[in-house]
Formats: sequence, structure tokens, C-alpha cells
Amino acid sequence: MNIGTAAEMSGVSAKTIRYYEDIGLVPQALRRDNGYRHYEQTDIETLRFIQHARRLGFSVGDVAKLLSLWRDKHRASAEVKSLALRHVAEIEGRIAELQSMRRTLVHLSDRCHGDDRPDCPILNDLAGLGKKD
Amino acid sequence: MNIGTAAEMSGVSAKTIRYYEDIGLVPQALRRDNGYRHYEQTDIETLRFIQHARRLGFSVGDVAKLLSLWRDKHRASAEVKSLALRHVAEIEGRIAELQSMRRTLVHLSDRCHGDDRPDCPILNDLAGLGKKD
DNA sequence: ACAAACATTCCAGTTGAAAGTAATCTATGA
DNA sequence: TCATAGATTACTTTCAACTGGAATGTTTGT
Repeated sequence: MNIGTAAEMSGVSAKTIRYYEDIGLVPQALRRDNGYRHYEQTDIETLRFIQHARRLGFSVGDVAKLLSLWRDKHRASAEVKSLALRHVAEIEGRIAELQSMRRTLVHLSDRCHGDDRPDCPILNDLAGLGKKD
Repeated sequence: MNIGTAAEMSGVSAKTIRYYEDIGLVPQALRRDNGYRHYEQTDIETLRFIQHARRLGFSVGDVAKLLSLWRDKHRASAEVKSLALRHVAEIEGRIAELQSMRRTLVHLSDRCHGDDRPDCPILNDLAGLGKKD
């Protein structure tokens, strides 16, 4: 099949498939006589694998590692797990940061009247005038 | 004071202060005879305000709005609150995405032996072979 | 025969928020 | 006096992962 069909079947755009080939994430596709890239079912599976991993937030670099582990039938699952857990830790770090921001903002918003009055704890806090409750 | 001192006192790097001036987030600093930018205590307060808002994840664009609300002594706190709540909603959206990723990854990792065996539910799932429990 | 849909390569641009680099000028302290 | 530190402007580069567009070639359908 051609790249367009591969794109549709994998959920990875044609543009992105070429890009992945470019950066070496996927091997160079075989070419037909007309120069068109040619894809098999196994290529689609690879692209889907990539797509799933990307949706789970793995970086392209991590996806490359996961792909190579996937292809290595003798890999130790420990390696995969460790990569996944490192990623989980990173995600948790980002969540913690965001939650901390959220807590502060919610707290400040709760104490802001949100009406016509100019008095606003949110601005006061940003200005460093926040008083502790 | 010079830009270096202002940077130190505000927590915003000199480079970034110039950048903020460049994009109009802060007004152009007054210049001394030697061409050096000159900062007063009030400028530091502004920079700190910006720094705090940035740390809470507000975009530079939002910070500009917050700054102008801060300067407007007659603003309605409702406007500030609405901006903050919109930002909270955005943060919550990002948190939800990350949590969904995390849940999936933790679930998969839990079922991965993480030893020498090659069998790995994480890779199986990425490959689309995940079985539901 | 001809248009449309699809393919190719190659180069550039996008996003946001800075940080890096270079060349030059000014100030400060031993 | 000279080294060093800090300042200036003006560009360029970074990060990540694509995306857009131009110019051109190929296939498919009517």
C-alpha cells in the first residue's frame, strides 16, 4: 500500500511517516518502480505501536528504545518496565507541578469576590502581598 | 540599579528582562547617560509580579493582561478571577491528560514481571495486543 | 485526453519563551 | 593600567515534533 493508506490505517499522517523515516525512527520504506514508498501490514503495526506510545506521552527518543525492545524477542521485560516507570515518574512530576499551581490558583480564586470591587487577592498575591490564612 | 541587580532581586534574568522589554511586557527602562538601563524598586515589583505569575503557569500573554489589571486600580475583580479560573481549567485539562497516561502506564507496568523474561504486557499493549482484564 | 487525487523532494516555518553568541563599550578594583 | 565584570545591540539557536508549501511526477477515473 501507499503512504496515504498507511497513514489512514496507522493514524500517523503521511507527512509524519516521512519525518519518522527521516529521523530514523522507522526504517526506510521500500520503493516501487515509480518511487512511491511501499508499506506492508507489518509497517502499519510498527506505526501503530509508535502512535500508541506517543499518545502515552513517550518522547520520540523513548519510542525508539521501546521499538528496539519490541523487536528484540529476547529482551528482558525489566528494561521495558524500567523505561515505563521512569516515564511514569516524569509524568507524576509534571502532575505534581500542575497540581501545585492549581491549588494556589483555586485558593486565591476562592477568596476573590469576583464582582465589581477592585480588591483582589489574586493580584495581591502575585504582587507578593499575599497574606497567609 | 542596573539590570544585573534588578535580575538578581526579581529572579528574572537580565536576558529575560530585556526580552520582556522587547515584546512590550514591561515598559522601556529609563537609561542612564552611559546607556545602561536604570531600575527602581517599583520595576522590581513588576518583575516579581511577572515571575510569580509565570511560575503559576500563566502564559506571557496572560501575564500582560494580569499586569494591566493590576495597574488598573478600578478594575473589577471579576475579570481577574475569570482569567484565573480559565487558567485553572486549562491546568485541569492537562492534569487529566497526564493522569490518564499515568493510569494506563501504571496498570501495564503492574502486570509486567520486570525480570529476565521477554514477555511484556507493556509492549503487547503498545502493539495493540493488549487484552482487557 | 484531462482533471483530481496522490506521490515525490526539499526547504522553511511553527510553537513559546527564552538562551546563546559576538562585537563592542563602560565601570570597578588592585 | 589592566584585568575583569557588567552593560549594550543584534542576531542566531534551542527544544520537540511536527507541519506547510512549492515545484514536480504518477495514477486513477470519466
